[in-house]
Amino acid sequence: MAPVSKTPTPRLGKALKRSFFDRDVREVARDLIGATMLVDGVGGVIVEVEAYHHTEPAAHSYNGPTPRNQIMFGPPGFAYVYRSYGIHWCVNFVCEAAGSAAAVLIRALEPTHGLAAMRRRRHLQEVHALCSGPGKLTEALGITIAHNTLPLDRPPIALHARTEDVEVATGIRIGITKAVELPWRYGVRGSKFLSKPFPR
DNA sequence: CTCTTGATCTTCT
DNA sequence: GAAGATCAAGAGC
Repeated sequence: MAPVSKTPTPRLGKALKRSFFDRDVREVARDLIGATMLVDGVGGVIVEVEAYHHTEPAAHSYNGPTPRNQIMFGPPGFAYVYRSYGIHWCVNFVCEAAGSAAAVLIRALEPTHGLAAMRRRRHLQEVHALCSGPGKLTEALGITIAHNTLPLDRPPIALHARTEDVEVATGIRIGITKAVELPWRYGVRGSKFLSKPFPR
């Protein structure tokens, strides 16, 4: 008898076009939950994101363009990668029309593709911890400053829409000290692959 | 389990 | 000079 997978890998949905990102950053953030993100074929299902917009002070774009955040001020559908705490890389998807300087920070994935590569890069075996944070998932997927400004609908990056409905939880964003009250964190409540749980 | 600390890049004061 | 969209390791409970 053929073995039966306990948690079958979801079928990949339609490839997301750049126009997917050309609308309110909070709508994009919500719709990214359950989508699959791959870099050179390695990645998984997005389970946690946060939205940022230049009109609120937690955003990197709040004080206007700098060399680091310049890509945020351009058209939607491109990657914004920045250095976090001098150590890690974090990846965002630029959203809304040029000038909105809005982006979705990818905070956690459920690993589904290229587990061996992720384990090698992370020097870690436990699947739970491979991509359970914004700095962890970039390391697992091999994302660096070299990926800054890359389009999201061309290799090496691939994004696929979710194929089934998911209930999306919201909450306050993690690790910020300004605009802390905005409920712009989105994710799968109860997922074992989050950077932090969503409180009930 | 929680709390503390070091790692050291980019921006802001 | 200080803070920050973080993480891992170690101490203490």
